[in-house]
Amino acid sequence: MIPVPTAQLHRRIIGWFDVQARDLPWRGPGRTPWAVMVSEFMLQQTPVVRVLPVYADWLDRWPAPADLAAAPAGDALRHWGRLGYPRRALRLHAAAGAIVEHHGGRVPRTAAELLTLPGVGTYTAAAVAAFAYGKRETVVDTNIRRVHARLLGGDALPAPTLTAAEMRRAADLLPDDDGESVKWNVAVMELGALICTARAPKCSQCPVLDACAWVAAGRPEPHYVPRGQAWAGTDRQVRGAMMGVLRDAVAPVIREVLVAEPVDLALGSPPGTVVSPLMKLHRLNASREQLERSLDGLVADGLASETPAGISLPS
DNA sequence: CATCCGTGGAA
DNA sequence: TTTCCAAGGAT
Repeated sequence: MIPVPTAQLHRRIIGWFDVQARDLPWRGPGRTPWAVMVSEFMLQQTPVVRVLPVYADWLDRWPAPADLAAAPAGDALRHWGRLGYPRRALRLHAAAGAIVEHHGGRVPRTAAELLTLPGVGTYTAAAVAAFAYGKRETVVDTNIRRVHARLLGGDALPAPTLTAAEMRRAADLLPDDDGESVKWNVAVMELGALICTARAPKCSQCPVLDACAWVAAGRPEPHYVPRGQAWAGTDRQVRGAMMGVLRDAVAPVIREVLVAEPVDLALGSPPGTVVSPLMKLHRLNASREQLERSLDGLVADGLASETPAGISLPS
């Protein structure tokens, strides 16, 4: 492997980005800080292609923080659609309220201020400060972590959780110039998203292939086995199914309808039997206990609201 | 610090 | 068909 100075890594990866970057709406010249912030919330753990249509609808509907803040939380959840992790919609709605309340309706400019907003952690705070305001921030997401782990660490994948050493390394790599640092952050992120992918990386198209420590080491296997995210039978699956019912409901849903244990339709149901809509939609095989627990969780998290009339999205 | 929190396309 | 995992955050 040929040792490559950091300045040359900057030039080569930014040069690659200038040619190969995707044309994404939140990168356009007309973007507002709010538009950047909305995109960052939606992109948390969610692929770009699924975000695009919801993003366009949201910005059209709520072009400024005050617009979203003036809407009911339930509308935010409803228009979040099937993006997943609906609590993000709730937090973005709450963040809009805080921006109106404490920041004059404008998205804060500093990472420290951004960090105080609900749903904004170290990554999102740095990303908004950098991409919306051009600030020099250490942006570290899963793509950047993977590129650094391979290019500099010689590992197939980064550690399961973000370490202080990784943050230090990322900070050391950051170009001194503000404008260059922003380009570097987004360029490394894009390289991780398009070339240095988790599975089947496209190394032949990599602008820094000859400088990659992982390739030089013969592409060793990961040190650990990523434990898969369980899904079938989990509360998350049940909560998701319930949210799907509530999003589409035109009136409050009676609790009993949501927590009724599924009935095997193939056996035929006695007259008057309550058939859970969850069973119809998802073939869930959940106990009444799990259904109750999941519904109570949704209410506790503010994703659903219960009145004598039934369960609905919050107002 | 490990776990929980949705969803669906691709391998 | 199952498995993997995608611009994280909160607890």
